[in-house]
Amino acid sequence: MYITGGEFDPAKIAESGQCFRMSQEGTAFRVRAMGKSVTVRPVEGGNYILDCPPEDEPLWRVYFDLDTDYAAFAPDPCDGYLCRAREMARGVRILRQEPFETLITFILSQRKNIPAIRACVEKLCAALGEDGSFPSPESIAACGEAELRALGLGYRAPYVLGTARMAVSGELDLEALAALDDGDLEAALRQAPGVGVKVARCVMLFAYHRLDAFPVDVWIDRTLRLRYPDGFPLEKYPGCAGVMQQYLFYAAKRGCL
DNA sequence: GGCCAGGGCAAAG
DNA sequence: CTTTGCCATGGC
Repeated sequence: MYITGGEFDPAKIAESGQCFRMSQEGTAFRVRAMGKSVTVRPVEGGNYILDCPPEDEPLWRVYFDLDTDYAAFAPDPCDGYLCRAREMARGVRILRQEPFETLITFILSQRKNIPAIRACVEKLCAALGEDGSFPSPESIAACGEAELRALGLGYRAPYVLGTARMAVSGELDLEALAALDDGDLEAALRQAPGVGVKVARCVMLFAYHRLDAFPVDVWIDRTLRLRYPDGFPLEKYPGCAGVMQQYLFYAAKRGCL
């Protein structure tokens, strides 16, 4: 499958901090998700080819959100900083990741940097996943807390365990949550242990594709205090505030505060 | 060794 | 409603 570059840049997506299982292999990138794998390799003219079985193409098209026009997500021209951040982050898209993986991953992301999250997720997959894929709710729920602590989860172990058990019991029906509006979805996710406002909004944005969700982590908080002391103008970006958040996050991580 | 990392939680003000 | 201390672990 051929993908036009510009508004699609796998290198930027890989370092955007929304996914943690996208690895660079030479000039190409490999993504594992949905129990499958795909390779994205650059071709002439800044464009890309997705290497996968033809029957999987629709799946990856959805995963990379390729049918959404990101050029339409334009910042207010008067906001010079946001415009610069957007140019810097051009090519980042909001992925449609699996809810369970996203939920667990962002629970264990708390007080970790991105390389540490990657390492932790890989460890979890190697220990509990089938054939290197992300572990099922059942395989995590079957663990003891000590077993998860041994994987380096630290104090997050009981959170991950409790959340997996809620998913298995049906107390937290991640499929059914897709029908809820943003407010109810956030509240439902927060019923899980280790899930506060920030993690809930990351899951809303990166799994349920709620583009209005605006997670505030330490980097965004820094940006807001420095650049938006009166608060970020969410009202200017109905339906895409989360995309702007991702641009701000990318710029901040690149040292552009 | 000190500091920080895509925070959550319970207790206290 | 907002603040505070604590929670494990690893990298720099």
